[in-house]
Amino acid sequence: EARLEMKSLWGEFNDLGTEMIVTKAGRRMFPTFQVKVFGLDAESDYILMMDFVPVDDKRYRYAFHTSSWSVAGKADAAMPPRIHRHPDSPAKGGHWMKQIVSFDKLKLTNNLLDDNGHIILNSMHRFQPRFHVILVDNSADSDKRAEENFKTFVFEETKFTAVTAYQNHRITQLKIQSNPFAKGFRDCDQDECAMDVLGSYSSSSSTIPSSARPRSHHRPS
Amino acid sequence: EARLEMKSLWGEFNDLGTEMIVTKAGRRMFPTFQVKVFGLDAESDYILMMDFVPVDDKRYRYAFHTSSWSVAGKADAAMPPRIHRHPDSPAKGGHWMKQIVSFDKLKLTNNLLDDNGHIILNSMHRFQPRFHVILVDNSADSDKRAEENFKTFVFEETKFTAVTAYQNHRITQLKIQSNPFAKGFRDCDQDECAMDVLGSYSSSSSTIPSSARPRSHHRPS
DNA sequence: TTCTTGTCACCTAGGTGTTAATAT
DNA sequence: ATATTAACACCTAGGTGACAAGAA
Repeated sequence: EARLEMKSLWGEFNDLGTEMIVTKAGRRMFPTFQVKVFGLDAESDYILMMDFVPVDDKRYRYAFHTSSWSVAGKADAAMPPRIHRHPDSPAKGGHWMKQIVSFDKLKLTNNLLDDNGHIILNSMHRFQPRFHVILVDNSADSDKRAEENFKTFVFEETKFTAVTAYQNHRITQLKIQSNPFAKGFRDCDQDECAMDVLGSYSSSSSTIPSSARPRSHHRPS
Repeated sequence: EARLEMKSLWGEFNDLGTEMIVTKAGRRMFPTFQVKVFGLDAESDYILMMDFVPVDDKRYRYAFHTSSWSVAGKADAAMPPRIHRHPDSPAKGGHWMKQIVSFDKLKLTNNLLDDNGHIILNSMHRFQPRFHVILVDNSADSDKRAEENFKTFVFEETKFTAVTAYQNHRITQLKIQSNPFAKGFRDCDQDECAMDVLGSYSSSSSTIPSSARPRSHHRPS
């Protein structure tokens, strides 16, 4: 009834230990959480939303010399829980099913006082995104069906560690290789410039040959 | 119950004879059609939409030597009529009233075969934008109230001539001065660079002094 | 002639990781 | 030491009128 998009990309990140940046102003997730939904009633209204639950009660630390995460103690005080409602909500089942549902407006922050409605997360803690589909039921006895009208989907491969700066260098490289907005940091020395991981997430059609494009601030010589 | 935003800017354009570009791919309007709505029921659903009706049955021509429009004959065959539904529709009255409703996604085209849902208009013809507010009424006898549930607003100062290229140079200059996206064509020779007409439509905060900014392709020497 | 089309430099708007400085 | 912040160059994505070439 809900299928995660970009599943193989999520899998690549998850194998390395996904990290998501949190900033004061709010940072989007990459990969973006996107799903295809099925089996809704085309004519009924649904609200689609996401939230994030702690994977455990621990705080983590990254050891650069061993390139690995380890437990650094008990979790810090939980952040005020927030829910991200997909901006199209409420909308008919037909609307949700006719195309991929993308949560690309969702942003993560570490700012306790955030008033932009972003998701607040503790840095150096692990989280599991959850996806909820709620049927809007205005009938008198709707409370009787509260259970069946509320469905939650969890995709294990989307769990991640919130960070203020990337820890695992291989995560950084995979982000650079697969996120179109990080194209400026790519190594394009080999011919034809490295394509996006797994084919084409960006519809890039740069006319400029990679050899002609100068690079400056990255890759210290 | 509906107030046109940027009324004075619309007035300036209208005094000169507003022109709107139509292209094959679709072109936004400038000024953007924006309204503030009042008096809706906060809890009811409404659909907001726009359409465009011919001002008359004439085709026009612009005489550059006299800087004036004249009738060039009877109107060409009418374009297939289209309606632009505001993308937030349907939404509660509370949603529509809490902020300015902006039709900035609306695009005008002269392509008869357009399949992007854009508004199709005949170039060199005059049009009057209309704004409609429809109450979503699911009751059994809703047809009895069809009249009162459907309200149309017309703002005379938003009428315009569709063109494929600007005719009146003063329209071009006013567009350049007031549209943030045309900033590259502004004359900024006098000190502090000309501000946007009527104050601040763009929240521009260019740090670069105008004198240091080169201009190349426009203003042939 | 008159009107339309496609390409272009120049913008707005905002999403990237980097880096140096700062905080804890 | 470790973690966070803010400024920055470099991107994507797309909205401007100018201009030259083409069409009617």
